Amino acid sequence: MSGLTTLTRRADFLAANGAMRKPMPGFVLLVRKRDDGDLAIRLGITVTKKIGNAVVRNRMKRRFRALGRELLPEHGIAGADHVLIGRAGGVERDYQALRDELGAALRKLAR
RNA sequence: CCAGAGGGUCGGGCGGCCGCGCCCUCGCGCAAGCGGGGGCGAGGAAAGUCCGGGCUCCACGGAAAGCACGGUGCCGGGUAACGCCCGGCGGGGGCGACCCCAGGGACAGUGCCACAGAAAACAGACCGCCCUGUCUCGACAGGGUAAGGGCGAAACGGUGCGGUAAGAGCGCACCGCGGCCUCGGUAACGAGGGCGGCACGGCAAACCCCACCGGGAGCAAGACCGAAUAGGGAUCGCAUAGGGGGCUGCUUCCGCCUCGCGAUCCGGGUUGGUUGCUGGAGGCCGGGAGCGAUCCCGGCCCUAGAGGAAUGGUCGCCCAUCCGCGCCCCGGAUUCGUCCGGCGCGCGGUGGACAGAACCCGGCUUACAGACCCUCUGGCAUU
RNA sequence: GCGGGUAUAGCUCAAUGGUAGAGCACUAGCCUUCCAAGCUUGUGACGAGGGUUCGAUUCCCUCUACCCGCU
Repeated sequence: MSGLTTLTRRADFLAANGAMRKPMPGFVLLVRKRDDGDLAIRLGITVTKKIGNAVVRNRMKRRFRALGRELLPEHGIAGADHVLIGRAGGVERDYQALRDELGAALRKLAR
């Protein structure tokens, strides 16, 4: 993933859970500034079994990755971890609406 | 044309823009890397994990024994194997095409058959029927009988005729049942003949018996490389060698290996890379054997290999589908105004089912919008 | 991914193939000035679908949901 690295470790997700949080209709966005001097933007995705079966979960993760590739390099916060948590209804939601919501959430948390 | 049965195939297509994984390759560069080009990239069930295998490790001392445990169960064939498939047989259902069946053994033994009923498996007799006797003349006693009633899921062969005091396989015919013989078939089994006068209720998806099969674990198996740790401490209980533990279902003795054992608590380290990893009981086409499952021969092809997990995101057009409106035609009803059903055309809208590989195969089961093809059955109409 | 297990009343658990039971909870009544406790009633369940059987919560098969173990 160009310019983006993926979050895999459980500890990173737990740390992000204690940082800034912005719920939106299709997802919940968590942002944690690492403050370790590294300016890389990292992305993590969480979609639980409550959301649906494997097809639904994989589809949601793909759309979140597409969102991240499109918006984070420009509007993301440098040196921070971004975690997207899927919510019920996020799969049926219009992609354009998801993109607007992610942009709005990033602007709010950047301040 | 209507209704139905069996089998098979597919399971959206094309194109923009932006992207992902693996492999090959080109250019620049000492290298790390950067940029470009090309190829391939989910399913019929990838699912459930219900069976069978390949593969890997462990075990493979007397003992691949014995005992358990689990599974399968008409016959023949297919297969690497199977609980799968094919072809038969028997039973049941359907007018039929066709569908369904865990379908060995109940004189090896044990057990169960509630309620009802007189009686539930070995004989017996509640209401009855018949004969004899007694008397207070419609009851009692003795005997015979099991046809009828009643109960039940099931009642000791069934129906009819004869027979009898009433009855009874008591006798006869047919059916059922059990031996025997002959014939057909590899067999399950079937057909025919003759005998027996009925003896043998049901449940083994109850225990069980018989036959056959099964060593255990599973790619988080296993192999290699690298890093780190150096087999720690405390408390309590038991034991201190004629003892304890282990040797992969269990048992007994012998044998072998090993040594203090067990519980609780504290502290520390590792959670990396490569491989296994996709060429296989493989796919497609053609020919042959066979009723078929399947097998044989020849040619061509290589067709996902990810690793918190790629194969996508978002638009446009088209084709199925469904809905609404309008037009034409056909059939039916009509209170002649119209209404209902169907085919076709046009416009507008809707817009893809079940579902995502995780070592790999063969099956089974379950989920699934819709489309297409082949064969067959019954009915109606016409020639 | 692989391997096991469970499902019975609102909750925790029982029950040889023959009417599904106990405790807590809930409802109503009695008792009490009232509440609690106590006593007497009542409501309420075999996860779903097939099969074997005269008859299934139980036996067999297939689904569904949940739980546990293995890196």
